Amino acid sequence: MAPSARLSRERVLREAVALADREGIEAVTMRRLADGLGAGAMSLYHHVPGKDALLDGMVDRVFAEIEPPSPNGDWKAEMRRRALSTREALHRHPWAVGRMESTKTPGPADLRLHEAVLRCLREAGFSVEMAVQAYSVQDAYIYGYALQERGMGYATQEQFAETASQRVEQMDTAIEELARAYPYLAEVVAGHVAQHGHNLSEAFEFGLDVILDGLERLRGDGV
Amino acid sequence: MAPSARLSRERVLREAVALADREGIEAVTMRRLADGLGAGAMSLYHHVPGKDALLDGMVDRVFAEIEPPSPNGDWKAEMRRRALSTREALHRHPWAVGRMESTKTPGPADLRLHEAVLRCLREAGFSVEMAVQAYSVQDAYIYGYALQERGMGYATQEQFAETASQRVEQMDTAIEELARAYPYLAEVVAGHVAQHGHNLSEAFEFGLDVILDGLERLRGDGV
DNA sequence: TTCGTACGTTGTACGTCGTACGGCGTACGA
DNA sequence: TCGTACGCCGTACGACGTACAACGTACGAA
Repeated sequence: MAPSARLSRERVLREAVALADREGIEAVTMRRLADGLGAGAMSLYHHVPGKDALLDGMVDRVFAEIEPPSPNGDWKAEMRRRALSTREALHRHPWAVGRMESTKTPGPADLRLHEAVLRCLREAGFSVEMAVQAYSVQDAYIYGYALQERGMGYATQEQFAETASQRVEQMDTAIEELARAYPYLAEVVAGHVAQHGHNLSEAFEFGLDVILDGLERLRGDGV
Repeated sequence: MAPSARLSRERVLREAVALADREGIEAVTMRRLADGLGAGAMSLYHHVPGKDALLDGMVDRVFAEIEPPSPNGDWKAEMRRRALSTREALHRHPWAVGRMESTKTPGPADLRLHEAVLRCLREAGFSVEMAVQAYSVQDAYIYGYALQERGMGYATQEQFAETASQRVEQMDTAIEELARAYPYLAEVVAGHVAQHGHNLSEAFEFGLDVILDGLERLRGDGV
């Protein structure tokens, strides 16, 4: 609407990311985005080839926010930092979660990060094959965890409990029969989650360390 | 088009899944789906509340294809089977990947599976907290891995290599300077992947075992 | 100063989407 | 036989991505 200066790819992408953060990815519409830039919808096409390329550009800006690991220093600590940094970036930009691992048209920031991670692992003594595996395991976990977090809407799993009860209820099962039909689910829902709310950062680091420790044991092995 | 019998929720969902498998999730349109059923678009609304509910129903059909773990038998073997079964289901229905871990409105098959997994873990000696953690770690990995696989388009990473080169090229960097700018990436791309093509099933099981073994060590511990 | 050219911008328009609404036929209990 | 309820669908509306052609304006050459 208001801030009409000269358009540019930079400005378009920045505004698009901000809009997606504010109102979700489905709010990022060519018309809507152009409005926010004080421009007409078609003007965007002179700075971005189309909607798909716009999304790609947005994703690469998220990649650029991720702290790459340094080749000097303990590989495990570096990988840990990279993982936490990635989670934080995905936390700031949840709309990016399903889009970052699509290897088609990787942006420059994506490439730089890949390079840094591979270098860190190789210099720590992993073979090429093992480095690829180690990278894949970590990323699968990180992005998968982010997927779960996004699905939970950043609340604890209390909402899940609520919805689950409702769901079970409308399956013409009484609410206290939840415990009869799904006793273990009920145990988790009632006992664990509702109380101390399942700290998400801790849970993430727990799984991360399981993986990192597992990889440590395999470093330098045959495989 | 052709097969016009009586419509039903069952038939609608089955056709929707088949259509998504055949031509991708973006082909699943109310009109397109109705055509395939030999019906008009608006007829679907008498068997499904709307597009969102349709997607939810499709996802729960995928959940129903996953083999739940049995409470009898080695927990690790059961979890392993469950994980492989999940990967296979996601492989058959790649469009489901980003949608299955959304805890909003879980379907009956989703609930049954959750129950079975939690039961298996609890009876193997995991505390409630540890069972939740263990579940979370596994699912994050499984879904994250599926995400990566989907992004690769089920080819090997050769395509990535190709696209990466192109990308680097159009960043006004000569093609053989790829190795200069991203030596470790080039090492992977040229050396490892192109040759024996990075067997995806093996890679999945590798990471899975890293996690499962890590969890084994933690079973029954304090935490 | 004038003018040709190139480029950023935009209004309009087309085809597609999800779906609200109201009318249509038909099967079935009274 | 007929009223009613329900499965079905044609039409229409607003929003989407974007092709296209017209418009303004900045700027180097004359």
